[in-house]
Amino acid sequence: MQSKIDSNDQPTRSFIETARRAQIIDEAVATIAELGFAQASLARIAKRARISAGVISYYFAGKDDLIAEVAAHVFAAGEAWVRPKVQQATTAREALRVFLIASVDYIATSPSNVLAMMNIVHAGPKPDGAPRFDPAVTRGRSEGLTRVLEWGQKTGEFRAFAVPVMVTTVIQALNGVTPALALDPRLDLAAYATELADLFDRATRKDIP
Amino acid sequence: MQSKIDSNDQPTRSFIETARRAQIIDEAVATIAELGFAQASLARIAKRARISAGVISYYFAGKDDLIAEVAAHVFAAGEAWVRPKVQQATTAREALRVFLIASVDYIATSPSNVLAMMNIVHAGPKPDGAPRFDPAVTRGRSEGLTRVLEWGQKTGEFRAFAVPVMVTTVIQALNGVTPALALDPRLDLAAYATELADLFDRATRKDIP
Amino acid sequence: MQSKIDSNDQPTRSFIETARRAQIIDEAVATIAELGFAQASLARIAKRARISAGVISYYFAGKDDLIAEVAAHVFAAGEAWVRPKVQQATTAREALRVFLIASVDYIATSPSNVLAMMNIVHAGPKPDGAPRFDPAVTRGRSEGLTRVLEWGQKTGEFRAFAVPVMVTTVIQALNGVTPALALDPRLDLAAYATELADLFDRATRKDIP
Amino acid sequence: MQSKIDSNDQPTRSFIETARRAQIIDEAVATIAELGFAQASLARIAKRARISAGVISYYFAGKDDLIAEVAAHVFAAGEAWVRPKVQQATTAREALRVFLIASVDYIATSPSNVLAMMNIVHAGPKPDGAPRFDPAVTRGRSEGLTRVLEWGQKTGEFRAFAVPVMVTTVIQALNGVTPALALDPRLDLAAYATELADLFDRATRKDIP
DNA sequence: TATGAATGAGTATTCATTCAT
DNA sequence: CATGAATGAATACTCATTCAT
Repeated sequence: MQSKIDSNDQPTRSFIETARRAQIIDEAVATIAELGFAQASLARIAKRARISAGVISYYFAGKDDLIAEVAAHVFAAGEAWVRPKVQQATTAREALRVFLIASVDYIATSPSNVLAMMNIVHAGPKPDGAPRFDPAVTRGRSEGLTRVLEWGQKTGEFRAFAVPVMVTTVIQALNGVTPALALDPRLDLAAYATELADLFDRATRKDIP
Repeated sequence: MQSKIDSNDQPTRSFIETARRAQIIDEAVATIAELGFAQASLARIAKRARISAGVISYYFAGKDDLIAEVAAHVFAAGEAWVRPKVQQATTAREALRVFLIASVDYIATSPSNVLAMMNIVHAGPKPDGAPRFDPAVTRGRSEGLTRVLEWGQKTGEFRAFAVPVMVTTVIQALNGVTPALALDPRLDLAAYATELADLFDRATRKDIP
Repeated sequence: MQSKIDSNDQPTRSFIETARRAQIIDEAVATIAELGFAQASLARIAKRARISAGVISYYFAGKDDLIAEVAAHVFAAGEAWVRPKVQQATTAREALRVFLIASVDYIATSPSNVLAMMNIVHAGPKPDGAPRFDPAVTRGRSEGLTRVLEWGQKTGEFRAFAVPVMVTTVIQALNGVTPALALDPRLDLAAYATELADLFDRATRKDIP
Repeated sequence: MQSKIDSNDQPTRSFIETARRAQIIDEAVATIAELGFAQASLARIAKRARISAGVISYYFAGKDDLIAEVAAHVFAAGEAWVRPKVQQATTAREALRVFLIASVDYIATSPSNVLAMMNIVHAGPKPDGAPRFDPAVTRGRSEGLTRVLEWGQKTGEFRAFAVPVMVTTVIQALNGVTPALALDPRLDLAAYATELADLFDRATRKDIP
């Protein structure tokens, strides 16, 4: 048989297979972050990984599959970083602040992950119109943020804004950090984070009488 | 003659040449908006325009030139829509609100333009690292917004936030509208606009004592 | 009708037509000499002549026709320069010397003509295998030289070498001047000419007893 | 992997890689010799070799690289044929004669090699003005011949001609053989060679008192 | 006469993918 | 398991030529 894939739905993966896939995903992330999505051909990823390009086709059903897995990986890493911190918050206001600061912190910690993630998202759908990755992997973040905002509205901490608009705006605000950092690598991300936290604190909270 | 281009700097353009260029730019905008930047090959743009692919090479120095012109075109159209409205504002607070509402209004009016614009921006630099379009064409918007924000801080309408962060966040908020609209084409953009206006009004204004 | 050509064999040319053809041939010569044959597209020739490319197709049956005419023109110019000088010689030995010196002199006088000529010759046959120009235009030179050499052998001035080999070698020697000049533009052509004259004088003449 | 090339300077080539490169170079030589340089597109070379055009891009960095290698190959083959024979000569006069006869002999042996070589040389520089191959590969022949001529002048075998002119003329004389052979395939090359040898023997040697 | 618009074939090159080894 | 050879489609671009104006 030529390939591990396309035969079964429950991929009982061997140790070496798991390791290889992880390695390839890491190199793909690095390549996409460094050169951009369009320049990240399988050949280029393989060269960086010092393996043959055939190996990627061996462990992944194709480029689309690899990209989908990369997307899932980087989104999961982001959530794993942010979510537990947010869940410790005791008020919605604090949760929103923690969400913003932890998110910016993640950018500072894993800029390649975030850059690759954004490059994939911005690359748009596949030539045939299908999405590059399961939309569920991005939905987690929106839904978590939605819950926080609705929570604050219910407790009266937040005013009666339209939640979806606020969600989009917050996420977009975070999406703006990476390009800003690329433009000026000496950007003070901690300060940036508190600015964003203040901004959205004011934007969401109920007016003080 | 083989090509209109690369010979002289004073492009004395005939009527038909101007029309053709405009047509090609329009078709390029539509193609990029519809299929995404990566799928917008010259062949595809030409097919949509029902012309031979050579025609594009005839009127533009190359694909890079075409894309740069497309970018300049869509940015200029956006500025032409928004700027005069903003300039009529008599207070910074009003100017910021007008900026947001007019910008969303432009998206509602010319969604293809905006989508193409974003697709080009998100496509990242060219393989050789050079930008796809003169960065000056995007700077206009940022600088106009910067002036509004600094104006409001000087008059005391706005609090002492970090202007660059606010600029980035406002623009990113607007950049978030188009994908949201793509996700749900029945989105009420007018309501979206006032939500954004309220959001950034609260985020910027000085606290009432 | 679209074109002057392909209708009759006796081209009764108007004054303006003659002038246009001459102009285009001159510009073609200059372009080929300057950029090389492969780079001398009709577009490039037309641009240099500040005319539309269509004009060339109007006055010539096609690129092949233009090139053939260019070849005929430059060869004729060379012969017109050299032949009368050679014909005044009273001995074969003198004729050979004059042939060489006049030929080098022609290179010094009209380097573009010679360069274009050589570029066309070296470009090889057309894609379909047909020659780029009527071989008769080059034959003139060989035959003239052949007559000189046979004359000298008959008079006893020259030894009994194989005439065709000597013809080829003399012409090749002259063909070598232009590249040498291109390599070192300060080359002393007069000295070069007398060197060649001496060389072939010794190579041809009958041994002194 | 996409390509063998552009990654490392130490080309540790596998057996099959070496073979393929040699095959492609051979086919390129044949194509250039048969159809001329301008007609020798990668597609045509590939078709003759009965391989996909992509294979050439796989083994060579590009067409320029292939052509440069072809040039290096054919020049090296020529030198390998001629040089050892010349080095056995004990007098300059004999060396010159051997050089000429061996060179013509090489043409008789590998006419395709020589034809391809000349076609490449005559194709002129690349469109951007850069040479098609490392000039060092042709310099060898000139320098070898120069040494022979200077040697003969020092020993008194040769008269005081201008060495560079003689070098150019000798090489051009040899360059004239291939077209002459093309014109008349039944040409007696052995006779041609001795004619040339006699010619340049007389042209170079010191006068007998 | 002359222009310039337009075409369609041809160029080199890159790419994801397959498959024998 | 992994390699590297090979394919064929797709890319942007150039060219000679045609033709309506």
